[in-house]
Amino acid sequence: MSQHDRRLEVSEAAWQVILREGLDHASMRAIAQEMGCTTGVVTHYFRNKEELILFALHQVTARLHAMMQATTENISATEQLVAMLSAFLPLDQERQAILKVWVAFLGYAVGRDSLMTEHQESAAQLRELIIQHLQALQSAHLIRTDIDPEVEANVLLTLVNGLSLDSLIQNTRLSSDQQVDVIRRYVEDILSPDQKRSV
Amino acid sequence: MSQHDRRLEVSEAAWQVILREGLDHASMRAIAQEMGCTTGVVTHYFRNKEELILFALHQVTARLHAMMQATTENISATEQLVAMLSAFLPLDQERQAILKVWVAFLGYAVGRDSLMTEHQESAAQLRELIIQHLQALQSAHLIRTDIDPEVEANVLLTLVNGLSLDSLIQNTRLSSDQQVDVIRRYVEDILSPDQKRSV
DNA sequence: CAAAACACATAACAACTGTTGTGATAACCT
DNA sequence: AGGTTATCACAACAGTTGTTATGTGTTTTG
Repeated sequence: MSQHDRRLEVSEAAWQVILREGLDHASMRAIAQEMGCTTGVVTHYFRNKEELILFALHQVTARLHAMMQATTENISATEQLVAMLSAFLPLDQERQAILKVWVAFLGYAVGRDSLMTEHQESAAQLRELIIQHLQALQSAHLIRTDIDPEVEANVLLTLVNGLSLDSLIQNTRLSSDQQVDVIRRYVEDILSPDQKRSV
Repeated sequence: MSQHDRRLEVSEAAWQVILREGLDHASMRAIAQEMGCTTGVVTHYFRNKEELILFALHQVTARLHAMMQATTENISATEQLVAMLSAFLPLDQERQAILKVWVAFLGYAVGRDSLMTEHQESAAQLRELIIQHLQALQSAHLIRTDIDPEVEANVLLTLVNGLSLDSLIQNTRLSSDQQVDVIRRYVEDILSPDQKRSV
């Protein structure tokens, strides 16, 4: 097993502890115990805790990234966009875990400017993916050409952010289908008229 | 000074530490030092740290509550709703502080079911305020009568949640006016046609 | 096959945590 | 005025934290 894979295992263990007991209980010892090892493993693969935290945080971005780019074959432009944006919605257990860990790290970043900057850069990176996809769809005349991809990407991200947060802090949650429907409805608005009729 | 006021002072100090150094650095000693006192004060007014944390969290709800019910005299139904919802947007320094502390607590609640329940109950409480206001406006025929206040309250909350989060994690923030405009535009959609023309 | 690098376990460290108890001073009440 | 309570300061506690050093097998390498 490569060194990078082992770091992933440590990061994964950290995630589990965070999900089960909270970020502040994710100590070196707790993480090691989660792996069935001692702290020697953790300290061997990470210089210090800050590096571990940063790595675990980057895994959030990485998994969102992977989730967004999961092969979406032979579906309409609408559904491509919906699928991309659905990466952020807590539709299954994996995405719920990502969301919770992300929220934990975001709360942890309050009062820590450098960590908050990491969040911002991560968000900007994922946002760029959506913008590029929108531009591609626009070039292919699959969506309306009179919209600003950057503006629409912001609106769409605001939507998924709001929906995700609601799933955490609202008792009366929207079902998975309802969440996707909200996104789909908005996405259909920015489709080109031709494409819209064919869907 | 009453006992409750003194507890508010401790809570306020806790907020300051959280904003400056993060929630996990908000120890008893740090909070006491922020007040210019020793831990004797903190332990005197709070049984333990859990009670202090819970109190400080409830202050978030209380201040949002107060912000929402701030007297909005002689303005249209649209602006009343916009004003209420603007309580959640980080439009000024106070609301930015509330948002940050809230996010810190939300992240802290990950892995702590009881605390997460507190968040949910708090959110439900504030949501009820909006629903009631929507119903009142509906009874007065100031907004469309063919909408479901509960559904619209959810959508509006999703919107403000998304906008608030974006202000934290996006480099390219929307200006205060832009944020309010987003809300206003949606609120105008649910106005009664008569009211809409007069605005 | 020897030497070096790796992958851990273990233990010790100083710093920090929440909590508790004691005591001193001030306010308040009868 | 005298007793009681409220309001803190201070110190000590046991537990936990990240970090570091050391030791010990196990690979890998030359």
